[in-house]
Amino acid sequence: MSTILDVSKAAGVSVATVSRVLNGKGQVSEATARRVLSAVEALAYAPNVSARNLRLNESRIILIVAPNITNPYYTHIIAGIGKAAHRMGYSAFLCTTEGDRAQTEGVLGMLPRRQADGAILLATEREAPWLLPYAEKYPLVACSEYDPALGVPRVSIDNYAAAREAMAHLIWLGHERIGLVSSENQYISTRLRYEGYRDALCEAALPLRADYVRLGDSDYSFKSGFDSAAQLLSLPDRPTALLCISDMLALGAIASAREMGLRVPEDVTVVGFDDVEHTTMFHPHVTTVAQPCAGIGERAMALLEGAISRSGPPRETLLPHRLIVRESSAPPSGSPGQGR
Amino acid sequence: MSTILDVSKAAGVSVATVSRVLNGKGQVSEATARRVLSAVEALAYAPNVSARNLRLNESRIILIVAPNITNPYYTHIIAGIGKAAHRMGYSAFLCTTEGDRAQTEGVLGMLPRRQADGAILLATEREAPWLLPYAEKYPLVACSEYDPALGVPRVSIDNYAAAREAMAHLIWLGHERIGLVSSENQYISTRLRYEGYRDALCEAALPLRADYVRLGDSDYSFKSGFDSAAQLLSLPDRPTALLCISDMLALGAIASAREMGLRVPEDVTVVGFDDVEHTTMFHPHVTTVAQPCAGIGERAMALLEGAISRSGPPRETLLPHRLIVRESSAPPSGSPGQGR
DNA sequence: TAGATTGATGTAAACGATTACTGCGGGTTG
DNA sequence: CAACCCGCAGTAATCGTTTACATCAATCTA
Repeated sequence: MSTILDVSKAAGVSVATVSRVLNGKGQVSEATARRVLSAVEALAYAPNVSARNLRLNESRIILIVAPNITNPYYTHIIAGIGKAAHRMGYSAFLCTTEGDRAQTEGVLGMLPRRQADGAILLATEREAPWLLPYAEKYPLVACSEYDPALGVPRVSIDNYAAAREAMAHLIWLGHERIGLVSSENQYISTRLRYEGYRDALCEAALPLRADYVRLGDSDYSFKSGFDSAAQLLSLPDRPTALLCISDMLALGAIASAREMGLRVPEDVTVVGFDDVEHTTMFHPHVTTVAQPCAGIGERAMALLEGAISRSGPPRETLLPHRLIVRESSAPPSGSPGQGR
Repeated sequence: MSTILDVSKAAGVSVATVSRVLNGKGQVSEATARRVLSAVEALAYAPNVSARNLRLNESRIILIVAPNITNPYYTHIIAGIGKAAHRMGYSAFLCTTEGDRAQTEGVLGMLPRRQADGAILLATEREAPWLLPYAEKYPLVACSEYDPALGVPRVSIDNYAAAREAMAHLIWLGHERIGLVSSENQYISTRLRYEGYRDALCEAALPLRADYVRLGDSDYSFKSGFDSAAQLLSLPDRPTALLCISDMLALGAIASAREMGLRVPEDVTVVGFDDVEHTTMFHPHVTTVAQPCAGIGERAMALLEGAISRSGPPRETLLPHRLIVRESSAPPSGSPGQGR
């Protein structure tokens, strides 16, 4: 393994000159630069990153802290972050935590050890005061979910508006008994979507019924959606539409309805959130609120870069969502229907 | 940010002693150790990893080089690697390459720069001579796919035997016209599964028909399975069964059959590979060859650890697969049927 | 009691890069 | 012609660890 000293000897110059050539800083004559470059080539020299990092006190690595990578929603955001990071000369270190605090802290330990310059948190809970010490000392960005009290830059869609929009669609179709397939997790999006659901009902003068709201497992699993829908659809006056706060839940809900002999959308309308690929794999294709995942990821990285180098004031960014009407939503049966 | 020197001063000892306490090497009296530890606590000291890496000439980081993280097959292997890596005191750096050679080389560049100690390659092509220089210089392990000429440790299932087993199932059910939904990629598993398909047909005295074999896109996309199946199922004497070399392809094939008005398994049997979650999300649940993904990942990490520290001879490991018969396979219609 | 052993600790030299200084020729300027 | 500037390149300090070696006191051995 050759070092910068080997290169300098081979090129007949000092290490300073080699460094200058390689980093394009300072003045170096063209002839010298050529000699250095060919020595680098000949020795297959690659700079030792540890040494550089030690000297510069940076790592050019950013952390992506995600609960898992099985939900395609996360993977798309991660892809967006990775792309932007690469463009900015950073490497992205992906860590999965299973939503576990200890694991998250383990990962964030890379920050004080100067193993990473900053972190993007993909799913922090609505109240996570234990993150405060990190938020105060290191560049952090919250992606999709956040704790408002943390005061870190964040990027997400307008979850309240998105939920209201999805509800507007259902109400416009003529649905009056609308169930909410949610989760017992502590994400702020869950809360905001609930509020959107509640306020939309209220504004349409429809009752908010506690038995129409189900909180499944804390992750957005297919099974959770399946079970919640099973419960809701076996109510005596079952909902004619289900608003699911994630596509995975919606898919589970559809499977569940099927299992109960109900047709989607003829007997039950199902609407999801996120627009992951699976929504169009099987019929009925799922009506859903699309999130610009890649864009969210890229923006998060941009915010982090800002926090690392300029450390301006934390900024909140809202990206646009979009309701995509597909096959799983229709007017309730027996209604005149307002078409689709 | 405090350093080991700060700690040593606070504890009234030398840096050597602090280091010894922290690494548990050498002799240190209990009393001194306590003083050091409380100083560490008080200063919230965390060792600078760059400095340590520079000194020790290692990074305790391993690379996971995967084409993408959207296929759950990969994510499960990755999870297995991550788990084992953590247990061994390594961090796993996940990189996606989209199967692109330039991107892969970009990632592997972390090896000469001493940014990583070794790499696990998740999907190398059957012939990848350009990897040889890396294989010669750095600890590499091939996972699932490999180039036999590279001479690196590898772990996978016995793809040939697995394909034959799936075929045996189909033939036993009574199928005589069996199509292969494959991919034009250059993975060795694709080749081996094809050979298993071919030899099984041959042994059962069934013809090997070129028009029954379709190579879709180089990735295992849903769409690719959809299109391939559409082609196969519109042949005049269409296959009664489709062997798909990935579950995603199988799901696409099932969707495609449905679209054509064919019932699965009554009109067409479909068998997949991998056993990803999606196989049981919708009916018919997919008959598939399960791979021990997490186990493959863990074993890969174990092999890599061996290559990094002991550098013994490269070893090949085969892990057991298992055929899981579900709803998507049945005897061909019009056959007496041998049950399931 | 001299010499050897052992335990506990300190000193200082690496590891490989970056970069603030410094030095040196040669051209410009008043 | 002296003073200055500028382009180019070298010297050496520095980043924070680890660890071989040195030191020294206390204990043991013959």
